[in-house]
Amino acid sequence: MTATRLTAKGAATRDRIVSAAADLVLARGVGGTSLDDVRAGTLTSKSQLFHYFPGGKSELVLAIAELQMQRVLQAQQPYLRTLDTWADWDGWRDALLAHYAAQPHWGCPIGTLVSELVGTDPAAAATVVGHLNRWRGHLRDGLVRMRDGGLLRPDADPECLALAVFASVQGGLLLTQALRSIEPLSAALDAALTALHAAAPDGHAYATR
Amino acid sequence: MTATRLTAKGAATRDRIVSAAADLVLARGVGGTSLDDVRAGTLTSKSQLFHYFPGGKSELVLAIAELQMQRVLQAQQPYLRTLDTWADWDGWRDALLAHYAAQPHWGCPIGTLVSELVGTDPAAAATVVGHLNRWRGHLRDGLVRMRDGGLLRPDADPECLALAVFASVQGGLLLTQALRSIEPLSAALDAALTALHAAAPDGHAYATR
DNA sequence: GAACTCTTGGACCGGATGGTCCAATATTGT
DNA sequence: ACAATATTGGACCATCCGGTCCAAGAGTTC
Repeated sequence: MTATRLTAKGAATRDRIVSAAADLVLARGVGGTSLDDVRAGTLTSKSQLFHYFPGGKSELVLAIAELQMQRVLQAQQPYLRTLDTWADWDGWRDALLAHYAAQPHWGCPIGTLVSELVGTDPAAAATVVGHLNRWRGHLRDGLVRMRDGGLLRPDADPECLALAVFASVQGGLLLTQALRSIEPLSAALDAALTALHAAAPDGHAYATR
Repeated sequence: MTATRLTAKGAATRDRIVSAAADLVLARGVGGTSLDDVRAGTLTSKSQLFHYFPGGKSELVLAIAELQMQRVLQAQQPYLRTLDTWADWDGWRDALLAHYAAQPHWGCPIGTLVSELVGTDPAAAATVVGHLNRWRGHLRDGLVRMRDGGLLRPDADPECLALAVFASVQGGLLLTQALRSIEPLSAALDAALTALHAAAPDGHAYATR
């Protein structure tokens, strides 16, 4: 990892590299982005890349993953923190949709990353999977609170439901990337929320948007 | 495309290449699989690769996509053909789950392919997206038949529901690849079917598995 | 069996890529 | 001011990779 201490200038350069590299990787994937591309896109030199990321491309990719994770978690606030009312889930849905609609390129920076890394850099992939689990954990925690609060039936399985909702998010984003439209994510989230509502106690009404 | 006519021996060699290359790409991705890997994995020579795939790697990748598409569509039969009863959907779910559980590696050969190609080979990506749309079209057609048969409410939107179900499939497979477990796909499919049932006319009962 | 086509082997090439290294310059701390 | 450390530029390298080419072998057709 980065062993040497960073001055303010150094930290700024590092941030510039990560941010630009994140955009490149989002647009063209890890394999499609060379370190020379990053160098050209940040007006830096080869030595700087390896100065701030001694581990080379792998370490840079991990830094990108961390940045993207931070961004997407941030975009889901304040809803993600609680997610213990139906209104929270609706707000969460809208926030997520708005975030990805505003993104310069389609697709999920984390999902595509992990899908590519699994086959080429298992060690890095494992770290990124950890991030995915952290994200998914927030959804599960919210569902646990919903169940404890009586908004879900006692026999509802938060772990399983969170997995399903998260799959809808990732799948929606994959299709969003493939079809170059936000529609798939929107449809996927609606269906996921519908499925959640189906786990509410009897008598609970839900109008699909 | 392949211009010269193929003898039986030639066709066999071509098939062997595509089949082995499909496994390699599934395991390590397009970027992680070199033509030399394919050559070594099929006991062929460089010239054969370019003899049967004059378009080079792109053309080989397209052939792989076609093969994988054929396989996955086949695995969903006979349910995919109709999908006009709830029993069909249950059967479809089980068939899909069984297919991917039996696969030598986790993940969707088509989904990961398209997510990787979008950034590096847009032309090939477009073709593969066409395959995805064909698959999704079958789901939509089934939902249209369900609606026409009164098993879905008249105001249900088959296009939108198909998108959501398909997103669950792809997202489930992405997580299946990341977490190296079939659970995510199972949970995603269950939730997707639950959401479908929510579009059934009033009075319709559905017991979540 | 001869002419033709399909198939196969493998050497070779040019360019891209990840990574190393060293020297020069700026910054920091005392 | 001066030493130590952080930052920067860029030449250089070994390797990998997609792709080309030619010549020899196998199979088909008449």
